[in-house]
Amino acid sequence: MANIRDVADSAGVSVATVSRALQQPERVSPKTRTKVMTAVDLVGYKPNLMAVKFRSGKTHNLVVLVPTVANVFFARVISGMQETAAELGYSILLANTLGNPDIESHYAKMVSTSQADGLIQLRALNPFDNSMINDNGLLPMVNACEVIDEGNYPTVSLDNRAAAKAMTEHLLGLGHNRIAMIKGPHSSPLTQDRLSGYKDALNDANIAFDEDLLFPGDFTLQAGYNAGVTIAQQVERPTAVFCENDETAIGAMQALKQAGLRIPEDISVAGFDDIAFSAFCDPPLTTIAQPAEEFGRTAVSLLIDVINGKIRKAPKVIMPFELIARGSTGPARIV
Amino acid sequence: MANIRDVADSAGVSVATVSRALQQPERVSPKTRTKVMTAVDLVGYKPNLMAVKFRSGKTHNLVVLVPTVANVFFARVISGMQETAAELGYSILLANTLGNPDIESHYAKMVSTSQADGLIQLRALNPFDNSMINDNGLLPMVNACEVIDEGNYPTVSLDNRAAAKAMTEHLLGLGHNRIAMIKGPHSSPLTQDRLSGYKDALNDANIAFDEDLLFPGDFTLQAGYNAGVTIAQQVERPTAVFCENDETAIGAMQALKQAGLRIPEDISVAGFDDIAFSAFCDPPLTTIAQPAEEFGRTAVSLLIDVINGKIRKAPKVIMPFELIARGSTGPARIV
DNA sequence: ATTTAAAATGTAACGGATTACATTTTTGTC
DNA sequence: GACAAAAATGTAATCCGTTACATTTTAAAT
Repeated sequence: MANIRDVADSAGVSVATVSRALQQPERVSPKTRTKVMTAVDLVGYKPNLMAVKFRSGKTHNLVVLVPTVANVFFARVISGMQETAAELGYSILLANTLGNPDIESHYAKMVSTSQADGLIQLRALNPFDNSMINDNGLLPMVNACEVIDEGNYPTVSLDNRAAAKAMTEHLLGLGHNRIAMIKGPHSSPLTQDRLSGYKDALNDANIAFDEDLLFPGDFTLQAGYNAGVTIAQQVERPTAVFCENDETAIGAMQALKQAGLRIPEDISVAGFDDIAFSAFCDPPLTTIAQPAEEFGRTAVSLLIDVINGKIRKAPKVIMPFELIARGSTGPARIV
Repeated sequence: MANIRDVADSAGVSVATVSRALQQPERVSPKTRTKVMTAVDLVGYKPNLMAVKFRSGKTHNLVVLVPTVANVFFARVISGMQETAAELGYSILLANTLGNPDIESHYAKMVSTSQADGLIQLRALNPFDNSMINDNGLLPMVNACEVIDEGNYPTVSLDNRAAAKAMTEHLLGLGHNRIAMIKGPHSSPLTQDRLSGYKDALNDANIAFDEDLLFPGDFTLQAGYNAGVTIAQQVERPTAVFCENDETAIGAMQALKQAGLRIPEDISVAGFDDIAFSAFCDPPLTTIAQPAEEFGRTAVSLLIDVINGKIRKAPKVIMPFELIARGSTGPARIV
């Protein structure tokens, strides 16, 4: 591969002049500029950007830790990240962690080993161990989507508690008073917040919280299906099911329908996220829409501000949500 | 940030010794090794891997061009790529191209500018322009999933023609002889191959190909829905619809059901890809299962072989498919 | 034509780890 | 204890752009 010295030789100028001709064309005479450009073409010069990044100490890479890219919601977030990153001249190093702390830590180390300038977590779990922390004791990091409050890092999140409360109120408003909830994994901060919102709504409506109406899940179709099977068999069957994400809801609907229940006549189902499939299920799913792409865009933009030292106090950005009422929820059946 | 010289000073040895102590511990005396390790901890040394990559000329980065990460099938492929890449010490730079040639070319240039060692395309479109080609005239590249035959690059693909033929035969076997097809975009090689397979099967069954049974699509739910609306209104309505992917099929099913048609009693629907949602729609979708994760794993492993010069002739790997018959296809209705 | 300021260009150091080659130290043998 | 061989360590070049600083050339003003 031709390097800048080959160009300099070919053009009969110094390497400094070549560099200037390429980076700040106004700093060299038009004649020289032409000579250099010709030489660049002649020798087939392509700058070694690895050298540039090494010398500048800026990699313009951002690591994104995502539990699984196979999650449709995360895919939308990542798409938004890509967009803003590309605009601002950054690349995304995508790390599919599968929730595995070893993989997480492996990728997080890319920051401390100068392979990336910063990090975005889509699911904020335990704080990282010291080996990933840099000198100032603070990693250039942004948490998106699922947040731990205590952190000193900028976050982009939804008011999950308020959203869950809104959805629960929607169901209460339809006359439901036995509302099941299919949860996410216990470790997820999301689950805590959404459960709190659910309880808030029940409380406001003077309905006692019933632990037996909670069903385990893990954000997958299969888990939703399994929970749906269980719910269909309940003696005192709930008249509505609030699921922590749309995949869970779609899986649950499948099980409920197979058990012979009509949605929403016999049982209402609500989801969370508004993934594309939700508008195309049968019946279309009532859900909470999140601005997923905007999450990604904001997270990247915040992170780049952090990297450039433009941020003093870690901002906590709360994104808006919207309740989308579709056909999967309806008036409670009068028993 | 502490560098290797700080460690050397702190340990009272030369930088070469520090490097050896870390890279080839058996080459230094146990005493020195201990001294060095202590110094590493003391000064908080983290090797600058950007420097290593710069010097070695190996970035251990792989660029993956994907039209959209929001496509569930691609998400599975990417997941497989991640896995193998991580195992072999490589990172994935994900590029969401949105089919935009400018974005494609921008990311492809990361290889020629030494920011990545190789490239995987998940949708093989036009050949790249010369600016991306390196000295040997051949970019370290692998095509996965959607292939142009003519290329001199290794490819990992499915025998789409055979798979489409198999699905068409499945429908013919159920007594359908008016089988609609919802296609992908015309530019996609996939579309060509799958259409050919469809025609092959019709031909073998002595059924004339009818241009009017082809409906446009673009692999999205919405396009499937739109086509479904059109199909439901046909005077001589087809008794089966073969969709080029599962998203299209799910969208189409929604439209057909809304038009009052029962699936599969009034009309059968088949998809392609076997995404997770397909097992959970109503009715569950008959489709072609592709080993998506394996696609990704194989593509990465091939690419790394190419990078290491372990491949002389570009291999063309054909992955197996499987027809999964579920509830969305059934015997043709006797009219 | 002379002086001065401005523009253009050149020289060389720099970033951080690796490694060929040189040098020193240790080990082993007679 | 002397010497050779092996092991350990050190010195310095290298990868390739960028840029501070030095030098030369050009332009402008008198």
